[in-house]
Amino acid sequence: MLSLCCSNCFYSACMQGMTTHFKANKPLKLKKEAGENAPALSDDELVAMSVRELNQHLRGLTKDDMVRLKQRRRTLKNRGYAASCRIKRVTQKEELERQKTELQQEVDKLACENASMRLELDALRAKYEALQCFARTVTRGPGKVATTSVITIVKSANHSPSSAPFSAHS
Amino acid sequence: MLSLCCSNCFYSACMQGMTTHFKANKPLKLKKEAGENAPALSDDELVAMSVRELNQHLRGLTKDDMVRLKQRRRTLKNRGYAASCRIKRVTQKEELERQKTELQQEVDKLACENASMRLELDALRAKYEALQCFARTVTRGPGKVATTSVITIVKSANHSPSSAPFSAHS
DNA sequence: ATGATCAGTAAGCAC
DNA sequence: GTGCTTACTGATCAT
Repeated sequence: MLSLCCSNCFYSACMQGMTTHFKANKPLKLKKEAGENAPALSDDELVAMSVRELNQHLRGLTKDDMVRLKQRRRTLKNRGYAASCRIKRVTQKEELERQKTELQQEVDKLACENASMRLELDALRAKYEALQCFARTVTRGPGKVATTSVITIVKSANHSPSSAPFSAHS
Repeated sequence: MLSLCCSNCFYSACMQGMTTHFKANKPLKLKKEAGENAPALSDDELVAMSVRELNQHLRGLTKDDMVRLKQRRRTLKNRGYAASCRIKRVTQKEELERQKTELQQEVDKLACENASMRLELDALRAKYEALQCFARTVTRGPGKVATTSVITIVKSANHSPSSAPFSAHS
């Protein structure tokens, strides 16, 4: 896995274990005039350099070498851009998968809620109909039905333990 | 956009508009001995060729040229693999987004169902309580409440047009 | 040998 | 000029 040390430095991460490639990290001999003190800029230095700093390092160089150095800088920058582009791609994919999981959980939660509410609704409907039935009986012929038998009817339609269909007068 | 003509041929799609690159599509002179009829295999031909066919084309060639031709074939193959790898990446991302959209729609649908069921449940609870209240009144003192007033009470708790709270005896 | 994937490269686009 | 993205390449791994 790659890990960025800071926003200006994707490169170091990519450069770790860079033993296979050919051009990179070679000091590029012949870059300076003979006898001059050439610190032989490292990739990290070159890529982190501001344009102004770069120009200072460009002073005593051949036109040709100037072009070469600038191109090396561009290449190093590109290497970093490519790395961050890949990281971004992976991050976005992970984000999509995260959101998918989140949505799936919400679906499950809602479906569960839904099912329990449907049960509750059905139970209540049954209770209601039983009560309705009782009410009709009572209003049609008051006193004809004993209280005990009413309770029996209602209880047969009530499967939930909570809240008795309607309390018999105490 | 890329479109594959068949599973064995990703390449033609990638090769369209290949004007920028350097090595590809060059006939590679010096491949055959002087004077021999060299059809100068195109990339498409070379890459689509079976190993047996390839060996036939390898007959009169230098060891060096054999290696070169095989390497060119390998490179062309790799180009195709890279292309299909990119296509796969895009396809998977689109698939993820599709599934996300699908889940979001399901969430919306369930949430909607949920809300309407909650309303229905509340309405039914109100109706039930009203009826319960009436039933208590009736059972406590039969004949004391007129039928007309009962209907009024119940209707005030019923806001849904479907199914009257309970039908007055016809 | 074949296919897939990764990191690096240059081209090309956008700002 | 800077940054991002894409197609291509060789290296590397798995089959």
